[in-house]
Amino acid sequence: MVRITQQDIAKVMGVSVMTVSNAFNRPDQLSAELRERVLARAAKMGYTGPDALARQLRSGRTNTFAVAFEEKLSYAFSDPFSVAWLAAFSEVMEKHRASITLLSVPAGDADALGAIQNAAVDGVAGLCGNQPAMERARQRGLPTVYCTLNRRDGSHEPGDYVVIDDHAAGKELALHLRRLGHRRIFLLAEAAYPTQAILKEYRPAEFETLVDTYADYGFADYLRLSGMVEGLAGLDVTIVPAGTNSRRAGHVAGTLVLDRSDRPTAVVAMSDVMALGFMDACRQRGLEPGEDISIAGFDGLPETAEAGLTTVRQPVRDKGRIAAELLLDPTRTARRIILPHELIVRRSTRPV
Amino acid sequence: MVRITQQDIAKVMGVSVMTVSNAFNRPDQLSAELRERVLARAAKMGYTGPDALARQLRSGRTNTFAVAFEEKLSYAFSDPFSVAWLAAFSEVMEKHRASITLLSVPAGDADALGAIQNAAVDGVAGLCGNQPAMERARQRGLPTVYCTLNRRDGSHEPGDYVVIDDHAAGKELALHLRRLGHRRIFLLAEAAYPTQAILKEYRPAEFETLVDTYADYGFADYLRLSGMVEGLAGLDVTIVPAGTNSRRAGHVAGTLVLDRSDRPTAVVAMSDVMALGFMDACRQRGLEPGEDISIAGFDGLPETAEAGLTTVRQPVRDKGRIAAELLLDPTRTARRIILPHELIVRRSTRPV
DNA sequence: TTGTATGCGTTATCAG
DNA sequence: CTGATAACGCATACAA
Repeated sequence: MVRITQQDIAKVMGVSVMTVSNAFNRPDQLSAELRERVLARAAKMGYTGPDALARQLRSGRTNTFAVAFEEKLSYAFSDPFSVAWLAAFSEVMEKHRASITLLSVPAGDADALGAIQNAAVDGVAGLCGNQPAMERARQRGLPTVYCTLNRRDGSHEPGDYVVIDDHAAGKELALHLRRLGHRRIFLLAEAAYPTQAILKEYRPAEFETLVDTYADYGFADYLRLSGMVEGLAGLDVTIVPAGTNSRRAGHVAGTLVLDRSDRPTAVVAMSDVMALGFMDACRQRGLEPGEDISIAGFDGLPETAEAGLTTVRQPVRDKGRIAAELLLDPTRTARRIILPHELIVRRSTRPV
Repeated sequence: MVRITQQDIAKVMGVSVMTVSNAFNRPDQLSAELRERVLARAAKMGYTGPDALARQLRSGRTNTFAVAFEEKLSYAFSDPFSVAWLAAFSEVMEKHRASITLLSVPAGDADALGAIQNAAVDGVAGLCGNQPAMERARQRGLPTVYCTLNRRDGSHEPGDYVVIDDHAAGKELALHLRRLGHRRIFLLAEAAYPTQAILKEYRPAEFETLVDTYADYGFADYLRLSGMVEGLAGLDVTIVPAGTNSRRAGHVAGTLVLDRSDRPTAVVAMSDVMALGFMDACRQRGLEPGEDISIAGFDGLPETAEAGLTTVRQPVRDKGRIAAELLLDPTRTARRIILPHELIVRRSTRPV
């Protein structure tokens, strides 16, 4: 298949390349009659329109925005939080006739930086907190929007963001459990990095040290965790990286936590899906969440309502929508946005 | 922010642009020592790597593949069939380090053709059957893969495809109902086009005429429908475009179908989600699917099992996987693939 | 209203 | 191993 260009059409018609280009892009720059003739001739020659790649290089814009995930791409379609965020994000993009490309950017994967470098996009929204990847995008000069922050010092990543106050939210949840009288508590963390030890138990003090190991990428859900640790200060707290963020990971964590003699009275997962998986594990053992052990999650997914799971609701769809708006409108003023969250107490957490 | 180019680096270092380019792309083309120096200098100057757009224009490849949807993009994340397909598709793409961009290509939308024309991709997989859009991609010289065919004459669209034999599948389902003794049957079709009348009732004869109206785009699920009509020949058949493919559309169709005096004894939806929505409507009226009215769906989603819904299973994940493989390997031989399907009879369909 | 010259940033080719 | 030259296909700025 041979490639037809505007040059070819121009040559055949005896007009300049510019006239052909204008026929496609700026109807007002040439007579309607000539335009018609050019278009007709182009069609006859099998020319469907300006080449996307050339046009992009020339104009410097792609009209496409990337969404960066830390996990496998298939995760993007299966995790309820991710799906809700994407739906809101894509609605805005669609309204602006922009398209979206999905980028998998595993933490600790050098090739992932290549993917960011080679992405032909006008901006990147980070559904993950992969620092080096987002930073690379920024260095390329692309607008970036974080949807989660996870730096231990609370220092702001460069670039825009739309988040909730995860530290405060974590602390609220912690205080709720403290008030209920819980004194021995497990926290299920996400383990997002290949090198991360899974189902190993850490004390808050050791944990702070561990976090340093992942300082480059940011430790997933660090702010939530640190908020909880702060709220639970003085109590018997254990932190367990449970695996990737999934129902299955929560279920597996159940085997570690539930079958021991010194079982905690309360467990908090850093996400609802993990918490739901943990509840599955409970029921499998004939334990009733709320009755025999208290459980809380994080995110506020719709399915937590019927499960009776205590959780912190965050405005997922707003996050997605605003992230898109920030990328599309570089002039918008407020570019570091903290959305409200809400502690929702349900029957899965009860007094000891 | 000023843009650093390979030229700048070359000039500063007193080497040629080619040497800089080679330092990034072809380590074997220059001494390790020089390469190191170039890379170091580039980094110091804030150059992160070759510009994606320029590289794409030059090489003619983007390493990105498009998935075209007929519905709103948010649909892609909410419809179970679409999600399963995407998960399989993206797994393959990810393995090849390719990324995917999502394209919304509503039928009858002229701008949609612009979206296809401007997409910087190496190929297009059509999760929809939007003819003009896919045809445009093909004219651009892009590899295309259909995942559904919907031409009335059964003529093959140009381009590759990976499908099931929808006509045969529809007919099998029809014969199943016929054997059960059903004589008055409603078929719930998807209405994918904005201009399409919804909840209007058609007889098979009129329907064939209606289909012509949408001949350009192809009528959604036409083959399934025609297979059913064929299998139900001579019986009292009514076809109802019920709206976009969703649970809600099925539910709404329930109001039309269930509250009438001459209620059909069986209803078939062109997708499981519509069938499930229709079942919701039944229960709302105290009608028991299978007991008071027979219902069947199409696709074989996992959730049909617990719902006890009779359906035709199609290998969703295989479709997604193979579509990706076809796009990635243009030399692959068998490019028109028909996968097996399977009629699954459950308790939602019973003898009259 | 139409045309000309030029460059977007990179990489293939081929010569040194 | 290194470098000069020429595209890739289009659109901006400006001239006619």
